[in-house]
Amino acid sequence: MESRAVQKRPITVQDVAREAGVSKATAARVLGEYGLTSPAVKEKVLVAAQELGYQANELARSMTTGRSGTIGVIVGDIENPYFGQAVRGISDVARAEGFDVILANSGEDIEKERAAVRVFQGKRVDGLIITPSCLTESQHLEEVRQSGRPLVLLDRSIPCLEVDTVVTDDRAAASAAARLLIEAGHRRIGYISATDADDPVYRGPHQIHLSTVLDRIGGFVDAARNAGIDDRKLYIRLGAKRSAAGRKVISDLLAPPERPTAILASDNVVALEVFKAVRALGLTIPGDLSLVAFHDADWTSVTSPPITVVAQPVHELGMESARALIGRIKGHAGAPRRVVLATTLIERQSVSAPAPNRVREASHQTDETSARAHPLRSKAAR
Amino acid sequence: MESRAVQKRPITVQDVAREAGVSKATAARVLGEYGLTSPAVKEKVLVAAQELGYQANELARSMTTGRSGTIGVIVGDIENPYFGQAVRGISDVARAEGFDVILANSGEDIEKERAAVRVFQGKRVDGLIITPSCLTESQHLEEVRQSGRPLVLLDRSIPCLEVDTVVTDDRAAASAAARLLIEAGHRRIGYISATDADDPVYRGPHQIHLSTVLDRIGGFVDAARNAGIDDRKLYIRLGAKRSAAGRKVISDLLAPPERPTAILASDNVVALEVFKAVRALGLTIPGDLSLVAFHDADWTSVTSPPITVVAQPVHELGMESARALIGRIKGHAGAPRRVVLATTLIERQSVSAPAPNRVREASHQTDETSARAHPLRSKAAR
DNA sequence: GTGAAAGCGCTAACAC
DNA sequence: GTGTTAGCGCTTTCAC
Repeated sequence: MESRAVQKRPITVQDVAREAGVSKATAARVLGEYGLTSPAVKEKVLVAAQELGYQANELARSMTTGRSGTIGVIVGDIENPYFGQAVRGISDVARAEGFDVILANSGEDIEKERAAVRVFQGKRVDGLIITPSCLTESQHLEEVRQSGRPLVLLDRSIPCLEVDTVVTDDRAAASAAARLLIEAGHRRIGYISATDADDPVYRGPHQIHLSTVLDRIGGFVDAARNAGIDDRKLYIRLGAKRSAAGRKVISDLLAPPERPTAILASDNVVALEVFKAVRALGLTIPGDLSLVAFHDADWTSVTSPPITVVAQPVHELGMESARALIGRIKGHAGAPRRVVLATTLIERQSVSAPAPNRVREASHQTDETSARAHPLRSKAAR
Repeated sequence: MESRAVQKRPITVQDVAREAGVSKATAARVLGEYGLTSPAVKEKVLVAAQELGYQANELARSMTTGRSGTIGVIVGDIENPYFGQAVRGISDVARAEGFDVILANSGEDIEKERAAVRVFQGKRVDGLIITPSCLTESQHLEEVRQSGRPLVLLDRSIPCLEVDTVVTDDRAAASAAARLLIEAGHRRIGYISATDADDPVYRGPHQIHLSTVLDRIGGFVDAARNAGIDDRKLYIRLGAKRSAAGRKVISDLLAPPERPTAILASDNVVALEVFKAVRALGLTIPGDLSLVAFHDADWTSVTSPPITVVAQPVHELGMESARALIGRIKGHAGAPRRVVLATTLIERQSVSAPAPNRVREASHQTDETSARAHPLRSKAAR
């Protein structure tokens, strides 16, 4: 029955001490690299440890020290390369600073996020980096904060939670993207987000539970207003994630003749689905529909046409968050800091002027759109 | 200076016991859900715990039990969605079985892999799932095995390491892909791998340190042999990863007129770079170059042309590995199992017959290629 | 059923 | 410098 290797009892400090002929405390000092020991003794202990194959029990170690040398990271979607890059950024600086990184995936599910936080707290990580999956349900994070364990929010902020936060300037990014579309001549523009919501058509901020989405819609609407486009004429859709329902949101928006002439997609997955929907409908980009997408994934440069994107400094996002966290772990005090990184608009070939005749052809019930095609008032962008 | 919240000392079993008016042991029994307690006492303790906000110290818990309820996963490249999907698969079954998952990234670096193994061993994870980054340097994994801690290899195998292994049938996949190319009429076919190597041109198995690469090259060469193509006429290149050097490997192969007419790419990143190189050289797919790639990433269906791919059941790969691991953790004995999952060839539009005249034009030194265009013997694929 | 006491492997005080 | 002695918070005998 015993087909597995013998489970030799792990070697402990005690074992090494005995082998080296010193006290447990002395062996512990050299093995744990603290306190003072004479070179001769150190040598003896090290040799003994080597021979016995001693491996420290980190559990016991962090139990007594309270530190674990580990930072916990919780991301929304491990399958999304966006987060993969951020994690790389975190790992790079963490490793350089001597910290290990352990990761958990919330799948954008607040319940799983809570569980992950609990696990990491239980493991006594030295600090946490989290992309919170919900703006409002942050009690568990507030508790982390109160426990004194350093915590930094990555990619998304939670206004009522006073902790270090590292985000990109989503509002400005969305504004710039919308402006690009508007300047190309578009008036019927849409924003499609992957974020969960009760209703696929956007009716107000109460539907949204992610700061990034709020900011982007804000920036998008701002730009439209400044161009004199009525808010109610904007095509804002939610819930366009990787699923049948998500695809339906997109095709429902794009199928009717009175569809928008330009789309801003909240991420790559959405952009991809837009691409597929456009093809399925027999339309073309940018002829029938102009497209700008968030996140400069590798492949966006290789489609036909290549996609104009909002490039986010996601690796830096990760690095900055790790830097902030490690700073706190090392004891930096002071008010919570908020770092906002700028994005870049990379223009490729998925944006052109709208086809004017098409608009007319299809406008049996959208005449007023063109009737409203004059700027109203300019409102300063917040 | 004290700007952070007060670090209240965490509530312990002792605290709860006192509050509930019972002994430490009794409180521990209900809090740890073991042993027997009367309903009345249980209730009292639970209430006290609730009021005090008791959170178990998992460190202490797993120190005494030896179990942590956690499985450690080490992947080669967290930025690669391939691994992201596998991790999802692992997480899904782990969660269902009541295990937490913690993740580390080796970056395909054996040194980082060793460090990650050490961290996880130190944290006393109940088991490990690893995509080993090196076929030969497996001492640290052998040590894990000997320690008796369950270990399963994911995606790649290590022949001399007798542990459960879950992989795809890379040999058959590469063979099938090569055959597709050959049947389309190609004789000058190439395999481009991202794997690290001392020399970008493949000279023999000794250069390779990943079982997948070995298997794929094996299957590729087999198919070629069966079609009567001389091994030495194969264009096999290594080290084509995301870097300047990697890109050079590809363009060096594709630039000269005597380039291959068809390529099998080891993954998406390589396929992407091939795409870019082809475009930069003013060539077209599949007109000038046919392309098949490993991994059915979302975006491969949206390029022009859509890419023919070898689809790997990577989510299942993750699930199977987690199932195997958890089985071992629960005590299943028996010889190491090897599960091999089949792949699917998804034909899209990146493969066509080679342009015959082009071959001739460029064939001042490759005439013999066409001279050999008759099948020799058929050799069973392993 | 419940309580008292003995560890788990390590670090941290405190003597010598 | 080195050894002795307490714990860290929990689980686990073993009595009662």
